[in-house]
Amino acid sequence: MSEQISSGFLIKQRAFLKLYLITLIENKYLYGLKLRDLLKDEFKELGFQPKHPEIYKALHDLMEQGIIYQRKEKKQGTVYQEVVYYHFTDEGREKASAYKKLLKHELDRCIHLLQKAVKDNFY
Amino acid sequence: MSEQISSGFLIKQRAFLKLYLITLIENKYLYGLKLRDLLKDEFKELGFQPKHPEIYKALHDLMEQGIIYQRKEKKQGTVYQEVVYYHFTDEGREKASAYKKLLKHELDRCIHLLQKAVKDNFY
DNA sequence: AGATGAACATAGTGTTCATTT
DNA sequence: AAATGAACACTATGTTCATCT
Repeated sequence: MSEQISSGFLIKQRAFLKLYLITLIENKYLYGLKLRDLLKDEFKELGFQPKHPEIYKALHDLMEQGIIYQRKEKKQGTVYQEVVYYHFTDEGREKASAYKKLLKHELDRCIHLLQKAVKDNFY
Repeated sequence: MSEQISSGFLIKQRAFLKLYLITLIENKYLYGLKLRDLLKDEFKELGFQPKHPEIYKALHDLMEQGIIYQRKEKKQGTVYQEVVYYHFTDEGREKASAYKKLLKHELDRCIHLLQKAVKDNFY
């Protein structure tokens, strides 16, 4: 059912993106492609360019987990167009914070793994 | 042809293992399954349990890159059995060190990516 | 053209199987 | 049984396509 965060090696891109999307939905009002644009820009210097289907799949995962839901709304700006914005469900914030806690441990584990590799192979 | 180290997100397990295998071949005299045992043990606490086919594929990659070659030798110990040990080719050490330099940058990039995620989502 | 999403293709890795010693 | 490796299967992700505004 619910996807894996990792398989013991490093965190999966999907989980990584879900973490960011939760934080972005908490703090910004953006629809799918704009979320991708923001993330692309954010990671540009680190060479990571998330693709739009991954963003959508991550958002759909968060919906399946009952954390967010989507609402079609008029695009903010000049042209009339309906786009999909995301909002937390009633229990969404709580679930999100549980997920984030999980991810925090996972990120720490991954950082340790990589730092260990630097230590073991270069010093 | 030669495999990718990453796709812009995190380093691939294969590349990660190749780095370790180079270092192990530099410093120890072990055949395939023993290399896996050692790595399994090394990463046990971090929840990473590399599987034997991945180890073999990583070793085969290093051979295709002309860094190492294999030599069947009698297993060190009591029972007579031929196992496969790995040695650096003539240009192997140089190539290995070039590969390691590459991987060092990749590891650093990945660490930054993960540390950024911690910063962006938890502080 | 921009936005959403599905469909399809590929790649990376894991599980199982075959062979030999 | 231990060791090596191939074959096969599955999952994660990327590329392309379809639809709608």
